[in-house]
Amino acid sequence: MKKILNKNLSRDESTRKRRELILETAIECFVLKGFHQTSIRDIANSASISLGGLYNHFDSKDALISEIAVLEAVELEKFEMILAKYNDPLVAIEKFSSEYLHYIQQQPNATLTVEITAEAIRNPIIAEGFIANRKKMSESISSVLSKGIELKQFDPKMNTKEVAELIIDLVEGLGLRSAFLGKKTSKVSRASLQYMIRKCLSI
Amino acid sequence: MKKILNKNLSRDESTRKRRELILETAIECFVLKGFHQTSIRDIANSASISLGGLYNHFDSKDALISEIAVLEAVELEKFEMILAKYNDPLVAIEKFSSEYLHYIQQQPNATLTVEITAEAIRNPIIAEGFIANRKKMSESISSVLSKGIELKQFDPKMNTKEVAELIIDLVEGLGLRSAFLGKKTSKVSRASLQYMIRKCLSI
DNA sequence: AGAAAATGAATGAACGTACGTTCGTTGTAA
DNA sequence: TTACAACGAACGTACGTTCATTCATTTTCT
Repeated sequence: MKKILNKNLSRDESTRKRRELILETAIECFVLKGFHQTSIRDIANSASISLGGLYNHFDSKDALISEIAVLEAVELEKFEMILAKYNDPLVAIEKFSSEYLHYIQQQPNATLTVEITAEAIRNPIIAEGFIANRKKMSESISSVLSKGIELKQFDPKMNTKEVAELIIDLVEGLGLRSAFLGKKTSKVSRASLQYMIRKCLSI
Repeated sequence: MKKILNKNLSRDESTRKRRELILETAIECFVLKGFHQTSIRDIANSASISLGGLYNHFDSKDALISEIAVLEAVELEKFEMILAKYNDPLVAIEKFSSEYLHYIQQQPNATLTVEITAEAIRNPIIAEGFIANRKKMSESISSVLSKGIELKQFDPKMNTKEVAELIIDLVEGLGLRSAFLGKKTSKVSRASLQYMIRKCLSI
């Protein structure tokens, strides 16, 4: 017989909520100031929790950073779904690239991506998740490209693995660039991206 | 234990040399540990100069970082030269991309690029140089593309400005990626890059 | 059921360290 | 004599983390 006679939430639930709040707040701080310019005190204050209290939820600052990096990597999994959702290879590639572009061009996502990339250079744990996810994404694209070749829609001379990576580079490059300049991508930019992708895939 | 300075050098010269040594050492430290994880003491020790002595050459840590960012931006100017050196537009683009790739795939350059990018998000002075240089580079490429179109070698339907940016994205993406994985770019990767560029330019 | 015990989240003072920067001094080239 | 690079101790601050303590909730025992 479980009594939930507290203010709506059980202890477990409220702890989980608290933890999540800290994570979200930490992301905000990190986007605003960067990993190493953000102090634990910054996060604790922003999340309205005490300094010591934060350590009940996370072992260390590094643990917090790592968890956020993993969280961000998980975010990217949804773009693989998109690739599988469309039967036509060209449509799949174009949907993927426009969706991924939309994601990465948003300033918080772009900032966090750069921040995590810089961190991954020195932190193997972060690098691991980073590389693994990138690999999954490029493999998904690669298999769509192979399918397109089989269907005689794409140029059979391409190396699907390499071209898959290069397509990701294109989208990320455009997205990060426009986030960096503080603008959304223009219609012209998006059209040029699609032009370039379509052109290099075509027979 | 006093440092014996080179007696063949005038004071001005030896001061200039000293300053340069600090800059080079600082770059090494920053590549190794990152801007914000590197302390002034790290740099001073590595450069074998005292803490106070370093401040005779640089006003602050930020000034040091800024100067290095500018130095790195200047490095990129040589790639514009390459574009002007070749009459054939396609050759120019391909030479540029292979040279720039060779540069950016080297681990120190790649690391510093990412580090500076992350810094530029919050430091307007760094962002300024970063953006200005990128603009110059893409304008150089763009004009080569225009020339190629005039000569009926390239597809006139492309937006030269946008495609120029995307070409840089491709090269940087591949270069950073392989530096990040700790390998040099493979022949296959480089071939795919050239394949992709040539294909999307062709009529 | 209620009393007692255990659990663990919240707190902020405290600790030790490391940081960027300043400063008075010293030695040497101009 | 002057000017200035080199020096390292010293300063004030800020950091990540620990700790004893408090208190509300949950579990165990009667």
